Order: sequence, then C-alpha cells, then structure tokens
Amino acid sequence: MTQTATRETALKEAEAACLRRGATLTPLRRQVLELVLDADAPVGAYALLDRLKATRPGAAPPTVYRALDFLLEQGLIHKLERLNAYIGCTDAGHGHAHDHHHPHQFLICRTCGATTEITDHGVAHAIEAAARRAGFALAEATVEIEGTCARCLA
Amino acid sequence: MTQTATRETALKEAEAACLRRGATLTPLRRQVLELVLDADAPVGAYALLDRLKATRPGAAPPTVYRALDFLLEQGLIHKLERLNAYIGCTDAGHGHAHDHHHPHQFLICRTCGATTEITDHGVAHAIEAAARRAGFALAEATVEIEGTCARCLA
DNA sequence: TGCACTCTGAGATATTATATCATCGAGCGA
DNA sequence: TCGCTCGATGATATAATATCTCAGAGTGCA
Repeated sequence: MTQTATRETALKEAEAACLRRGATLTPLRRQVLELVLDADAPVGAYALLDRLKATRPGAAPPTVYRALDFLLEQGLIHKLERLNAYIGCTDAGHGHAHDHHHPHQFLICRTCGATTEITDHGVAHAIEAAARRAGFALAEATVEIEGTCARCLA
Repeated sequence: MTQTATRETALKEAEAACLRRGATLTPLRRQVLELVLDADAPVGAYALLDRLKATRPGAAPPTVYRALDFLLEQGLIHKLERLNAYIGCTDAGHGHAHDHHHPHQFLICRTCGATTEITDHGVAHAIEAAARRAGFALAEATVEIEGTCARCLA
C-alpha cells in the first residue's frame, strides 16, 4: 500500500467520520488535514501556515489554529505536546460516536524524528488502573515515549 | 506533616542530591526551586519570573529558563507538557546517580487544577513492554492523565 | 424578509521560549 | 601574582507558539 493510497484512504475515512457525526469537513479544514497527512513527521502550526499560504495568501494564525482545533476535536489528528506539533491519526473514525478519541500512545525517535502512533492496550489498562486507584476519573491521557527507533538503532 | 515541613525537606534533599552529583544549587536556582515548591499547582515560567522580580528586579526570561533547565536536568522539578508549567518533583533524589530521572506520571484535575505525581510501576512496565515490542529504545516517557480528581468528584 | 448560526478574513496581541553577547568571580596552574 | 578557563548571571533582542476580537459572508429556516 503506497503512501498516496493511505493518504486518500485517510481522507475518505475523515469525510465519512465527519458525516456520521454531523460535523462539516470544509475545504479549508480538509486542506489543513491534507497538509498534516502529507508531512512525513509531526508538523508545527506555522509550518502548516506557510504551506497554506501558497494557495491561500490571506491565511493567518487563526486560520490554521481553528482548523487544527476542529481536526483535534474530531480525532482526525493528534497534538504532540512535547514537540508542539501535529500529526495525522492513524485510525481516525475508529472512535465512538460520542467520544471521537481512543487511547493511543506515541513513540518519538530523537534521532530521526519519526513518530509512530500505537494503541497498546497494556498501557491503556495500566493507566486506567492507576487512575482508578487514585479515585481519579480519567478523561484523556497523553503518552509520549521518547527514545531511539528500531531503524536508527540498526 | 505540614506543607512547610515538606518544603524544607524537599529543599534539603535537593541540596544533598546536587552535592552528591557535583552540581551547584546556586542561590538563584534554589530560589526558583522554592518558588516552584511554594506554588500549590503547576506554575508557568512567566509567573515565576514575576515572583522572582520581587527580590531580583533585573530578572529576565533567560534567568528563569536557565534555572528551570538546571532543575529539570537534576530531576528536582518536572515540566507538564500539556500545561506548559512546572512542578516540584515529589521524590527528587531517588533517581540514580547517572540518571536523575525516574518513571513518573501525572494526574491533572481539569476542575481544580490540582496535579499529582505518581510512580505507578504497572504503567512504567507496560510502557517499557510496548517500546520493546516496537524495537524502540526508551529514553523517557511523558504520561499526563487528565480528568477529575477524587476531591472534585465527591 | 429577518434571524440565528457557522465558518472565514483580518489585524492585533498574548504567551512561551531561545539566541547572543557581555560581565563577573572562583579555581587553578605557570 | 598574573593570566587563563569555566560556569553562572546580566541584559537585550528576537523567535516560536497560540489566542482574542471584530467584522463579513454564506446557509438554513421561521
């Protein structure tokens, strides 16, 4: 499966997911999503803005941030807090109708910057258990694992 | 044990830890650490800067950020990535001599802002296992769990 | 038509963090 | 003692990230 194919698939799924939820994936939002998906590593908001300006000269920071907020709410992208950057969700649309989010974790390579989203149920369960023991009602957990990826280790 | 007592204990342990490692806890660094410990929730760098200015009128952003960098390296404080804020480490000095860091997680209450550091080995092990399965050499993991704390639920 | 609502444009501003160069003093060897 | 290096701090400027506010355009609908 080529990169282009996964990109198109992701866009199709994004449209379907928005449709199901009554959310509107406008051309602008769709374009920002494409820009995020096209990047091969997490992208910063201002990098997206620069690219957006190529076709939309009037674009300003709120243009990008509003689109990013929408995409985050819909679970179509994630924010990497340690990098202040954004990345496409690898299984958007797999969330519930009411909660578009799903437990996920990131592996961030310090050497090459490659960032991989995983959904590890062991981690998710351990976090749920820890929250429960503390009498804490879990809403969402950020898990960002930094280190060196398999490719860079080889 | 009163808050003041834990504060003094933490400061003593910080001094001892720096001594052991050949690091210098200068008056400025110590003062910034005190400011972080005195706050009852995570504090932003510029909030610290304002407080620092009360006794050190010439203080500027680098003044604070350099101190924070030092304290982070020594494992005396942690950064909350989701909040862009800093908090005292609850068991500084328990790290190894070579690696001042220890696995830890945060529980962040969205209602009252209270943030609790925990060291849950279940979570730590699950993360190690997930990294290993991906052939990924773990360096450090950020775990920030958002939700509602026990007090706010009651 | 008139109204409510959502989305976008446009400009200003707020917040968080870093780069750069100068200065100062402690330690240390010639 | 002199001069050197090095770590820490002072001081100024700037970069990078994110939000606020007001206005206008389009859409759906009573």
